[in-house]
Formats: sequence, structure tokens, C-alpha cells
Amino acid sequence: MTENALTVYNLIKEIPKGKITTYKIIANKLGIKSFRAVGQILKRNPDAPATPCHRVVKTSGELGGYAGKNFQDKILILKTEGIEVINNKIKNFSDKIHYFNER
DNA sequence: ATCGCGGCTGAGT
DNA sequence: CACTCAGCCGCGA
Repeated sequence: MTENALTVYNLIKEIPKGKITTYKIIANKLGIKSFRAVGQILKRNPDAPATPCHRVVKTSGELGGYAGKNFQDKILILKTEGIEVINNKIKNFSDKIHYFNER
């Protein structure tokens, strides 16, 4: 467990319902240039329910990945959160992004 | 300690 | 506009 990982979990847990964020933003908060590490952390996240990785998407607006290729669960959750997902893409993506720091 | 892969992103072809 | 290549951090073998 690294400090960066803890920071990632903390940030993600701060994401309000109906909002999402991107790997890049998180990586930026960590001060690193590797968003992949973030994905790795989310994937290996110790607290699945406490770490809404489903609220983390790619900068492209896509859901990115999930537990393998089972996007359906992620999509369902996002829809429950009030986020519409079409073709693995976030509807009004840019309008739902939650920036931890002013942007 | 080293190598390789991963839920990525950006620039280039 | 779609695909490819390279960069980088974290984790597993």
C-alpha cells in the first residue's frame, strides 16, 4: 500500500453521487504522470464498496474498464447514480465530471 | 531487484 | 477519424 493509493481511495470516496472523475484527474492530484497506476489501484482496491471505481472513467468519456469486461454492472450502477450511459459512454460526460481541484 | 502487464492518455501515422 | 507507439507508476511473479 502506497501513499498514492490511499490518496486515490480518499479522493474517489469524496466523489458525490451522480458525479464522476477521470484517471488523469486523480493522477494529477497525486502529482504523478501515470494514470495507469490509478487504474491498477482501483482494480486492486481493498474497499470495493467504499471505493466507487465505477465513478471513475476515461477522459474520453467512456467507462474505461471494470472487473474484466463486465461493463453492464458498472453501467447499471452509474444509471442508479443518475448518470446515463450509452454505448459505454457517459451522457453529458463533461457536465458530470467532478474535479477535486478547481479547474 | 528485474520484467511484464494493466480498468490509460496523448501524439503521430 | 481510427489505429499505433511510447511513457509512466504500481503490483505480481
